[in-house]
Amino acid sequence: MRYWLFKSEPSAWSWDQQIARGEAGEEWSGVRNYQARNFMREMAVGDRGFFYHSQTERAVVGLVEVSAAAHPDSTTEDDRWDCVDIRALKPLARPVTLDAIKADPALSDMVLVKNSRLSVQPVSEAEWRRICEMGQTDPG
DNA sequence: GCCAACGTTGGC
DNA sequence: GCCAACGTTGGC
Repeated sequence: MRYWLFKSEPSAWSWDQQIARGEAGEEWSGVRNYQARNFMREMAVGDRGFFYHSQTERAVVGLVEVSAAAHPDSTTEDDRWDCVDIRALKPLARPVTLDAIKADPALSDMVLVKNSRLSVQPVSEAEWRRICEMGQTDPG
């Protein structure tokens, strides 16, 4: 199993909206960046991910699971763009803020820190465990 | 709201 | 194939 991080502006698509989709999950559509798309193509059903709120909140707020492998993005006719589906697993007991992540030496290599603009990114198993721990949440 | 960082586009 | 111009993202 691999681990990922999905970034969203809460004003565009929030964790609450993601939860509301329930087991059915939702297309992670709208990504128009090759690096992010390529990561989604590497994902397998059952992979885990963090749901991160950018902009106003800047915190990891929940855990998600990949519920469908990469397929054409339904929001465009352009066949270059694929996306996966994800479903919410559970919120973090405590959101882990970007400030907290930056302050932790164990997380200094995170893509979130090094390339803040990448909207879909890989997370190492160590990073996964550490952030779940900081969020006082069972890593699953 | 600003601006730095980055990715993409298009002219040459 | 290079690079300047431009658009977008996201932290601050």
